[in-house]
Amino acid sequence: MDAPRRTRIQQEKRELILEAALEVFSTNGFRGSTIDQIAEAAGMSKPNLLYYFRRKEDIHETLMQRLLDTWLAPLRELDDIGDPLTELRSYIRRKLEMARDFPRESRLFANEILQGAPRIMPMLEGELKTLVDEKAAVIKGWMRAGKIARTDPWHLIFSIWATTQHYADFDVQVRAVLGPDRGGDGRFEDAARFLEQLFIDGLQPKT
Amino acid sequence: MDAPRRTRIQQEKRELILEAALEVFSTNGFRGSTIDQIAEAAGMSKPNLLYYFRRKEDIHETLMQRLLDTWLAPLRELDDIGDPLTELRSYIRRKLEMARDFPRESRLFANEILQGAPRIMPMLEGELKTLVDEKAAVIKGWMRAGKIARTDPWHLIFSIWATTQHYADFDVQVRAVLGPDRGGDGRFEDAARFLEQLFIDGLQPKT
DNA sequence: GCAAATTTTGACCGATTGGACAAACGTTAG
DNA sequence: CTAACGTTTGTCCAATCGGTCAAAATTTGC
Repeated sequence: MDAPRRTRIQQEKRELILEAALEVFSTNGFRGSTIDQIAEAAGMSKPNLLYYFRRKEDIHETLMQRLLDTWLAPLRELDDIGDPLTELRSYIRRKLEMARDFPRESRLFANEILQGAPRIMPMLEGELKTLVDEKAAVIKGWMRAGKIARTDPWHLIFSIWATTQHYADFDVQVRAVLGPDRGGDGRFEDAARFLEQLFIDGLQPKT
Repeated sequence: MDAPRRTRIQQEKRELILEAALEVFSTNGFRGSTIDQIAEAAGMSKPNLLYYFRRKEDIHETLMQRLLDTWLAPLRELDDIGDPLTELRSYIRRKLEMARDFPRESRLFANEILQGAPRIMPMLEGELKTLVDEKAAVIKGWMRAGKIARTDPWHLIFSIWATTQHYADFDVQVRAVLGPDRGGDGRFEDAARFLEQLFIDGLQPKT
């Protein structure tokens, strides 16, 4: 599909730029970020950066394309034939781990959605909707089979997204509220325990 | 505290500007918004706008100060002496209503936090933390009294924030995924039913 | 009706923006 | 060594940015 990247240097430098751009875009948004900022973060001059990516939008687009694949991977893994509560538990855990390990990616995505998703709207209405509808059907099947409590699968997925991504997107607020004691590295384990109780206990099938 | 706003015109025009700025800031963020955009949205020239607010930051600051009061009002109303589950239910309902009725305010706040809360950090560590700690203590009291199930009050509050504000901040994604049928005006009632089941059923005291 | 105060505007400023370009520099294959 | 190719940089550009200012237009107090 893509023309092959020729030299080893191009591979490395493009990677370096994308890493720097992730940092800058995720904290300032697209319009709020400048090529100069990204170039400086990547340790190169602006014209040099523009040698690898012709336009600012190209960097953002490349970053977004890569992000979307890995971002939806956890939901894709939600398996029809697994044990329902185990599947949901590990989905929640995986999503929370992504919020912990890839907060910049989460914020990049949040920024894009907040601004009305101008660049990824087709993907939301296409690929994402298809995937969610498919997994909602799986969850509905579990409910019909009496394996988990009946509820709205779509809003269940939204809630899992919201609660887990909250720890990346609103990290500064979470840390400010928890304070230096409770807001340290342990906050993700506390969150994991809480979310498991909230969702898994709540989804225990009613006899 | 403030010097009194003199004329009727100043009152009206300042209000007009703040309304326009809310629209612009909430979708583009602070750095991504321009004075020209706000002026155009307010139907006046840039120098005219700058006659009412000397700097771009002044607009944002005024907007943010107003927001914070009303934004925390629902949590303030959480009453120690009320019935615990009723109190929490109406807190969730109120927060969801705010996401429905004031999505721009929610996005303005989200934008600020996403960018590291550079302008409201003291408020987060001060006023907000105090309020949350206070209400967390109230909730803990309910748990000790056996009125609701035991869990982490801070993360419970985070989850309520995350799930309700999600319907404002990620509105375009929610609507894209739900599609034209389920994504209409009824989505907030569906969300309300789901969240009540998730939180209130989940907090039912264990005998 | 008129003077004083307030409001609005057009023109302008220096700084920053995204991006172009050719020249200089480095690397590598023969 | 050298020619071809890949990389880097300094300089420059038009557009846009936040903000100023004096003059013009309007409103207000008497």
